[in-house]
Amino acid sequence: MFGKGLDVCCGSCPHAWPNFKNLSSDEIKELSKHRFQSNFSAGETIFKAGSPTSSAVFLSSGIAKVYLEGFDGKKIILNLAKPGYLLAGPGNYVDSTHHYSVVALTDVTACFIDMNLIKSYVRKNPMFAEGYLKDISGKSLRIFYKMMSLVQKKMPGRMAEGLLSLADEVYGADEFNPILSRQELGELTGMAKENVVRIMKEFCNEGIISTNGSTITIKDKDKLKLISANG
Amino acid sequence: MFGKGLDVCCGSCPHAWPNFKNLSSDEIKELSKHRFQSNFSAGETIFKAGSPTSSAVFLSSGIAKVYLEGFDGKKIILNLAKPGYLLAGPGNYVDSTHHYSVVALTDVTACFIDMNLIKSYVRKNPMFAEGYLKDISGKSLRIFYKMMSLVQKKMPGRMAEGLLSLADEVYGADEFNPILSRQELGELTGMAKENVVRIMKEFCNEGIISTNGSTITIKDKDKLKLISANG
DNA sequence: ACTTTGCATTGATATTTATCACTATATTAG
DNA sequence: CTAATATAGTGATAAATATCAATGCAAAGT
Repeated sequence: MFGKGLDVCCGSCPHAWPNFKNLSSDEIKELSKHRFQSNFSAGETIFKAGSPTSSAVFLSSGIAKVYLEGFDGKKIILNLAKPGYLLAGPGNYVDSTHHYSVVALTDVTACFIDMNLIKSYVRKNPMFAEGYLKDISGKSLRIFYKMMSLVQKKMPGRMAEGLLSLADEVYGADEFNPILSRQELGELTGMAKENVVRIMKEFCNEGIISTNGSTITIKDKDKLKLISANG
Repeated sequence: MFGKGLDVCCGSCPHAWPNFKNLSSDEIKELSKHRFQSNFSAGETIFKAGSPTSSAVFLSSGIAKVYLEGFDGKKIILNLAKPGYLLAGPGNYVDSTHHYSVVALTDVTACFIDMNLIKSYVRKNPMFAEGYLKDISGKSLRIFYKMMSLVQKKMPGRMAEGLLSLADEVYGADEFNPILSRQELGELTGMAKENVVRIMKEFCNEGIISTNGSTITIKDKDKLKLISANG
């Protein structure tokens, strides 16, 4: 299913961007009219770094990975996006291009909203502008801490932190299927895939986690937190 | 010299934050009235991560280093701030605390402007809000690229990039005194101070740069760019 | 002048991490 | 079912980087 509008109102969408609460009902109606919707299969690209930020994108279902394209094709996964997460990035107010790429990890339904409309609300509606500022500020802060972690922690610390963030922030459970391959877990934690395997095995041997097929279970969260904190 | 106001108007300050151009003359007057000014000697802390973002800070003269406080007291220098650079950070719209620290590298004169005033203009003046969004977006993007560089490039690439950014973005000249110690150059480029020394020596031997006392001269910028680009 | 202190520099060494080569195990396409 | 392809896993090795232990050097204080 894809196409325009589908007579659904963004104001009643349970997965809407929280900042849409700051829009008037007229603005919401206008927004809903200009909404496009499209489906992506797991593995498909939703948008690529370098493409124009013509639309703000939100997932209404599914999970996607948000990553920077580095040198030699190496990637850094910044975040896993769930419904409610604004996919547009800081390039929107700098050079109107995306600076990260987004790829569906599961099957995904995505809403596309004309960026000019968003920008016009920023100009007309100060609370909406403030909400946008809060959104981008929060994401900036996350990047600060991600950078500190990647630069200063050693591999076991980064791996522990990655597993904790998957459990607490993404899946909300201590037993989860990360969907990410070992390669992608490496892109999330800044290490080669072989080292992901080795460190996870070590964590298993020490009884900190266990794995069953593709499912990871955190057995000793306190220890994992300790490893994450000690770098 | 320190204290309130001093009858100087932020509207005519050549070092004012560019976004102040979006304020009305009344707003500028009000801003100027609520301005505090204070001097810092080289090495003095202007504010620390964790402190409340009660004021937006701008330098009217001098240079300061902006850095993250990492683990084990290790630091990451994000930027060198010159006049015109908003020192407030993304914490302002998240938890009202600073997430980076700022220390004067030279003697500095700093202006403190009540953050509630800034926030009130964001709510009242959409163009000012948009300017704020642009500011924080640009800084976010810089962090993206800084992170990629620190995570994916090897030491010579990071060192080359650091020297180029000092020359082009901070000092605007190929011969400059970085003011930063070797330790601090390491915090800027993500390496131990000993490795800063070794790589700079290597660059000297290859005729890419030369050093005279604390002055660094870039001799072969193209080669430096190549090293930076190749990681 | 003489100590003290901090930074710069150097070489040796240890640690961390990536890479390579390969096997095993799935998973998918025909 | 079987070949083909992708991912997971393993061990050995090489490369990158940090750490340690000295030494020199220069500014600042007494």
